[in-house]
Amino acid sequence: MNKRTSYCGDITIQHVNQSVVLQGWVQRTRNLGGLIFIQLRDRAGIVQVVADGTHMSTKQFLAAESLRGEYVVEITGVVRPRGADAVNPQMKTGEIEVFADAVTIINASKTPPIYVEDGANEQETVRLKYRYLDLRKPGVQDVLRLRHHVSKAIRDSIDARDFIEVETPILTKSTPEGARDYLVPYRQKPGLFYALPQSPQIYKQLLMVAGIDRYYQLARCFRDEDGRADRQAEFTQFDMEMSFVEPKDIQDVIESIYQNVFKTVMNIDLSLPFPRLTWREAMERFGSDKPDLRFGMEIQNVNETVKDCGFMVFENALANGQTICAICAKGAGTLSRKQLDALGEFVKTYHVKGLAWAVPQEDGTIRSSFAKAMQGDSMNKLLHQMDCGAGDALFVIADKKNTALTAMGQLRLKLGHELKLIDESQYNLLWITEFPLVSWDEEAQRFVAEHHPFTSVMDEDIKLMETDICSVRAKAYDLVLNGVEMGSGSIRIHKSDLQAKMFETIGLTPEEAQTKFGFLLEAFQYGTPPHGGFAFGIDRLVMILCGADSLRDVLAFPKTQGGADLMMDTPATVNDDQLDMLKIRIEKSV
RNA sequence: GGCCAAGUAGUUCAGUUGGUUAGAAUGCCAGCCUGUCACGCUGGAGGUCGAGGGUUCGAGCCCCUUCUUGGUCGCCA
Repeated sequence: MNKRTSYCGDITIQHVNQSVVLQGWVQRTRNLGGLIFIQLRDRAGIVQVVADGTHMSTKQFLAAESLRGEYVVEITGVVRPRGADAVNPQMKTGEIEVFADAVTIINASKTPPIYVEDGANEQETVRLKYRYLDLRKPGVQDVLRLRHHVSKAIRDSIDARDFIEVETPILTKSTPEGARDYLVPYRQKPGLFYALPQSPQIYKQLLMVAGIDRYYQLARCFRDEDGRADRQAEFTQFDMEMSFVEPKDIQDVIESIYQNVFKTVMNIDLSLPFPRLTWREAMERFGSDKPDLRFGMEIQNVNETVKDCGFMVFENALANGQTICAICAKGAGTLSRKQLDALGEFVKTYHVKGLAWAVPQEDGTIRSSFAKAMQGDSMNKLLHQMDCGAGDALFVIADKKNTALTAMGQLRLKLGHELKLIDESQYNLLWITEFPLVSWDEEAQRFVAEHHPFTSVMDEDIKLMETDICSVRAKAYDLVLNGVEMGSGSIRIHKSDLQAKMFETIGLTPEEAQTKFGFLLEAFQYGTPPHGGFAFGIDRLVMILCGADSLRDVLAFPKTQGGADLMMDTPATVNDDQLDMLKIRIEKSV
């Protein structure tokens, strides 16, 4: 039986005169000679232990003197109140201390390479190499605890709606669309491979064929792509699927989950339903399919306003069927020429040719990169349309429609951050609906599914499938929180002929479709119910709820941008024997 | 794969125009200290300046290559 009676951080003034046994880590010691203060830490917090040389045996006191940071110790003692002038109001346990009768070293520690303390400022590489020490920091443990509460709130609300959790395989089949797969060689027949799932998509659809009706899973997913602050190679999704439903049914379930998570974890009441924006409207007003609506600065189309303005950049763009769009940044008129030029460089990273800007002055003149070229009152008409006055800045981009809108959307976000227009205390949730079914992939020279190739088509657009595939809208919807894509879902195709047609549209030959997805096409011939579902990233949700800037902060054992685990030092080489068994030979790089 | 930034004691950083023995804080080690709470005081140890090459009388600093980490574009159905 464990002798421990209490967690350090739980001891209060109520426990005075009680005998306690504590087991924890030494946070810090202050040795005053005959008196030693020991800050003892466990998962609940820190408490001050006092070792008094006149109260203990020499051996016990020598043990106390030898304590160093991160030693594991057991303290037997009595809780007592601190003197009035010795109370530490900074500490949760600052009103009391534990007067030690005995100090036992359970395990020593090397000098730790990082400070086990919130606010310590080590480089992330050091933190990740010694992640097990980093995880001792109270703030880091708080994140793991919050994450646990999020998972539990999700499970509680989905369970209340009679969903059942079904685990699907991690060793599965490589899929031709989408992200790069992680491959796993198959020992019994060298040359064959499993793939790790990018999502349980096909399994959950087959569970609908199987009549499970309501499925969910907290599913680990894998994508072999370069990392980002908000993208890890390995991540966790809440994944669900329902039969005999319309998009609204699925969205209702997701909204109620979010409502429960925000209420139980953050004590925030979300009002339902979340607003909805079509994909087209989101792109045209915010230049993004995941708009951040915590601030305005909406994009406007100015094609009509500048059509005969005399500025050849605009006129040529219009003649080539391109779009001219603008935003007005209120209060950005103080930007210097250098800063404005830097914004021009910024938008160029999004593949537009340049950025036109105009800053109306108090005296009626205009500081601008293009005003001189604008004839007549075209500049004034433009400023008037954009409601851009003295102290504001106008930005205009002319390019291919989606390119221009995307670049402008990125500029809007950047200005929103720099002008501090974003209320960080707000949680803004919305649905983006009516995504395009496919888009043209220039590099691959074929259509690719915008969502995934199992997504069904909006009923009124089915007739366009043969004539105008680019205009076909899917029964697909994304959930967006504060400008971050939380997840996406759709109503799926449930008829084998339409699914085959979809595979054909994205350039799979019937033979390829048969090899890759024959089992699915066959399954759809055995009475498949209409069905649909949704999946959202738990990591991203937790990241936003705890205000973290990176997914690495909300994973117990995160990987680097390149997918490495710095603690385990992996990816790593394997034995020749292992390779021989798999008939894999490594080409020596020249 | 492209672009940008960073890499100097255990840790966080400074290091001027290329110039003598690379510094500070903290941590660590030793000594003193009974009310500290970032305890204090005294002393000490601690460096492959990410790695390799080059320029130079001389390189932490300049040049080239490379590795690692981060940000970003591509990529991420």
